[in-house]
Formats: sequence, C-alpha cells, structure tokens
Amino acid sequence: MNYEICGNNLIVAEKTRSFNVAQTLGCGQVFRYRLWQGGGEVLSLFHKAVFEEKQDEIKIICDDAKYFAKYLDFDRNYDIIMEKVSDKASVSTATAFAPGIRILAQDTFETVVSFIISANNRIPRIQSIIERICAACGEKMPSGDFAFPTLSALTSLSEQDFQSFGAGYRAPYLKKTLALLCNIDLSALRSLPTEQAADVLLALPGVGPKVADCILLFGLGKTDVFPVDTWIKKVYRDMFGDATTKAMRKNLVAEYGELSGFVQQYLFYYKRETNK
DNA sequence: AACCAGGGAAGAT
DNA sequence: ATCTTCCATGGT
Repeated sequence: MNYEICGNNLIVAEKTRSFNVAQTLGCGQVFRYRLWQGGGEVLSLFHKAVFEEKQDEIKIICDDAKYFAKYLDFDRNYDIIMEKVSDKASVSTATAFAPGIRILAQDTFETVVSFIISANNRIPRIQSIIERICAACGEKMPSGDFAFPTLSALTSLSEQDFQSFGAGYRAPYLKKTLALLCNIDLSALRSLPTEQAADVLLALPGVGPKVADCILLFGLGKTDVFPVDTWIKKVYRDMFGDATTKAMRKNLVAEYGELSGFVQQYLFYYKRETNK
C-alpha cells in the first residue's frame, strides 16, 4: 500500500480499503489500544502511535516511524490475499465486511503474557488486567503512558500480585511461565518451523493450542495457523458442520495454508461484529 | 471422562 | 430479578 515515512515521528498513509484503523485494532489481536471517532491509538511494548484519519490520508504520529510501518504490515499486499481466499461465500462476505484488517507484528514477549491472560476470558477484562500490570511495573514512557514491562520487571511480581490485578486462576500460570522465560530465547522461535515453535510455546504453563496459535500468529508472524475460539467454531459449523476443535484447526489450516491467519481474522471479526 | 478454578457479561427462566 | 452458561487451560 502507498505510504510515506516522514522523518522519525510521522507516517502518512493513503486512505485505501486495505487499511482501516478501527478494523485493525478491533479484531481481537491486540489489547492495548483505544479507538475514537476518526482515529485511535495503540501501545506496543514501549512504543506508541496515534492515528488521525483525514479526508484522503491517515496520519500516524509515533515515536518510531520505521517500527510502526513494519508493525502495521504496510509492505504486504492484502488485496491479493483477500482475492486468493475469497473463493467461498462466507469468506468473501467477511473480507467485504472488513477489508481493512491488517495483522500487526507484535512483540513476542508481550503476546505470550497477554494471550495467557486472554485464555477463557473476555476482552474488556483482559485489557484491564494488562493495564494494571503495566501500571504496576512498566516504565513510564515520554508520552506519559506505561510501557509493557520487561521480563525482569515482571519476574519481580508475585502470584498474589497477579491475583490482585484480577488474573484469577491464571496467576500461577503467569508466575511459572515468566520463570521459564528467563531461560528461553523467544526471538529464536522466528527462525523455527511453525510446528517446532509451537512445541516450545505449548511447554509454557497457561499456553494451550489456542493461545499458542495466537502467539505464533500475532507475536511471531507465523501465518499458517488458525486459532480456533468460540466464534470460529460457530463459523466452522455454518460452513462445514460440526467437528472437534482439533479437527477444525487441522482442516482450516489444510484449506488455507500460509493464508490461514488472515482468514481467521476476517472470519472472527465478521462473526463477532454481526452477532452484537 | 467429567468437573472445577475467578470473574463478569450475556443468555435463559 | 435471579439463575445458568460461557470462555481455554491445567489439575484432580
């Protein structure tokens, strides 16, 4: 898509159907964002971007323009992806409904912690738990927001701390996983095949198949995964009839291959928004 | 295999 | 208005 990096603090993006701020931030992949009429803002690790939607362009005011161009996946052609996956009516309906979704290149560590919290949970509650964690031990950014805490800052928290932030029975999972992460190089997972990276993630307490798929997709850029949650189950039943969660995941990845992650986001957002 | 854990929203009665 | 279900993982 057409965009221009103007110095370190500004990206000017052409208004086009394949990038929409509300759809990209609201499709369930990211928790630290806010939306408002004509724009929004997103925090990623220790970076921040503010989106302003103008007549025929979107201004992205941020602390690292190159980082956010990559974060927003601006160099990938989503029009081609939508064309390739829209063979079925259910998918073309979903891409037509929200063609402006892009998959954000999020920080791996942040997605591990965030998606453990997301397990069996609702989005507003996930957001408030993460917010309290950031306020407790995240560094204060120049913008006044709290950065996502570092691993060493988070290991200083106790299980009771996570409890008091509302993590519930996920508190011990967080505590144990953070201890394990001190001896794991998450960035090394990028160069591993998807299945091998998944095995490392599945060894972490609180990480099951669904959470692992989310980390692989949103935090490691692996697009050949299809996170199956309650919404995707509904869609799957409409499309193919009932099956076990495991079978759904396998069949969907077999169908969409490297484009699975994109299809998942289009279908998830469509089903959720139209069921409100 | 079936059920519970913490919590709050959404659905059912 | 109150009762039940749901959510994804791990432990019993």
